[in-house]
Amino acid sequence: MTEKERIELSEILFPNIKRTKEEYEKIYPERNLKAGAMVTRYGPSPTGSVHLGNLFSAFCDMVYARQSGGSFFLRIEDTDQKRAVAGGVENITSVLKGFDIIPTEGYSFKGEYGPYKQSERTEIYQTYVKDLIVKGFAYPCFMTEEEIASIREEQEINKTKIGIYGMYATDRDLSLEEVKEHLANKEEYVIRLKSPGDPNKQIEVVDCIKGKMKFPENDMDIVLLKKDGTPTYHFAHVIDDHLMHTTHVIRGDEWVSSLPVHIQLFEILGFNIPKYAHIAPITIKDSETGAIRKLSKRKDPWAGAKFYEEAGIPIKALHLYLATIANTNFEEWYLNNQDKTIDDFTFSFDKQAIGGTSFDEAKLTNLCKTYFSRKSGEEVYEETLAYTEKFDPDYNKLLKENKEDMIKFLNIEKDVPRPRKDIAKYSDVKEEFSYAIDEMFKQENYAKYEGEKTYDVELIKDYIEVIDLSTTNEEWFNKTKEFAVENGYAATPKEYKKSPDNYKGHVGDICEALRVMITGRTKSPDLFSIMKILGKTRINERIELYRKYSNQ
RNA sequence: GCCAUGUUGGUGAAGUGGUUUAACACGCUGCCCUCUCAAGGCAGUAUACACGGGUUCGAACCCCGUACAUGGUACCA
Repeated sequence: MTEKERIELSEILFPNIKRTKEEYEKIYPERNLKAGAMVTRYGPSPTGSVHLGNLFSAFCDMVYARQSGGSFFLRIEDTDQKRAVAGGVENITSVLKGFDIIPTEGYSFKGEYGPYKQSERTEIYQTYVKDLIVKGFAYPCFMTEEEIASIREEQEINKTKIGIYGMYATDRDLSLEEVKEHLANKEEYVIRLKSPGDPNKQIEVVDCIKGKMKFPENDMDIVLLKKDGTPTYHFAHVIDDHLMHTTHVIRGDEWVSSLPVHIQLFEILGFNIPKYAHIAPITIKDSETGAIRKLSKRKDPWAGAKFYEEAGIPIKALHLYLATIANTNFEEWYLNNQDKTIDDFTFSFDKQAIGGTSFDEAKLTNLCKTYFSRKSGEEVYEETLAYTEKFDPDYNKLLKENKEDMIKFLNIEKDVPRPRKDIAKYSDVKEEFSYAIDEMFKQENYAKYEGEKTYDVELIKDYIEVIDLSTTNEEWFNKTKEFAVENGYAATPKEYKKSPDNYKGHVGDICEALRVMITGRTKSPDLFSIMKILGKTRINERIELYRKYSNQ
């Protein structure tokens, strides 16, 4: 076809496209950002379900844009109506907000480079395709599904590359008259790329994360516009990321094999090629088969975004985990910088894992504990309050009624370099501090006590008589030792071990008895701190409770 | 089939030619501290660089091959 014929063809195919690509270039001008600022984007399809992997990807988009003073936008990639789920888009934005991964612009946010929904950009894509037809880089293809299937079969038998390219792309050299005939027959068609690539040549791509990669040049006449006139992912990606001036395309590495196509498209269109950063998927070792596979929502509860909120895993702790898999040096940094938060850390692509990252539940739990241990009692209280508001209203009510006490309990042993790590999620608070609220304690009683010993109520009553709750921990413990000795107990476990026959037990036994009576359990944070908070009246009430429980 | 990428101890991983007799973290074990637990300190644990060639004075690091894994190979993203 001559250029003149191609122009005619473009008008026949796209009579309604009046704008030129130059006009669009003006509508989407260069961003006015400082040097080094990264523009990233998260482009979910509107199925609505959000996977940990999606969250991870969006998290990366956010931190890189934020730390460089750039922009991170949300673009809905809904070019395939079959994938649309009612309410899906709303769910995506609400999950993102819930996880505190907030785009700076994009769909349902502000922004100058919209529309940020691909289904609303059809005209733009068609404008560029029209231009490509004029230039001879695109053509209408009338092949039927059956024809393509039989080519595939043939290719499988010949063990060659599968697809529409070279000699298999029979419609790429149709004359204008032939095209008109097809059109006159009302045949359906797609617009394909007329690939100029030579598969015997190699291209080298430098990925920000994976480094150098070599591929054969693309020679596939991939589909640009589907028969309904909407673009394929490949084409939409190239047009949108050019117009929206994305500097860094951060996406899952299922896209690396499409890289030759995307690079080629950018070149044909005369666009600057953005930098690519392909992140490895989050995998897991299957507990049954031992095989490494992608996280699956069906098998792995933590694969779905909803899980974290319901389980009471703090968003910020999840961020910590995402950061440790994003940059391999983050974990050590965080451990060595007690007073710093994620915002103080500088992420870099070359510290990002190349291979698949495995999900490590134990590590997540540990990170959560570390997170909680660095929070003050007040903070833990407020956050737990917010969590229970939604997921445990009964407990929420109790927390509100016992605010002062709760905070005191949550602050026990906080004033040390490395505080206790006994809470991993909000729902643990209820369990770990079951003794903190009188109402709960009276109800549960000693249900949680698993030992078989029965402790001497009278002994402990006498003990409480002599204890002064206004003293220091040290004085208290000395007094406890004194009391132990007076009553035939050894002052230290060591002494007791030396000659167990000389004693009824040791100080620890007295503490244990008291601990069980006032907390209902054999393990707890610092006993004296608990006693101080409870005060003698409540301690005595609980001892009486125990008396009933143990039939004394 | 074809194309691409990956493979370091129980787990997550550092490390891109020479103080690597291979970090660190999690886990686990023991001891210490100690009223219990947590935390902390100390010690230990695992015979860890997929396999086979090559380049080099020297390779976990570079090259080739094999195996395995993952992804792509759609008018899905």
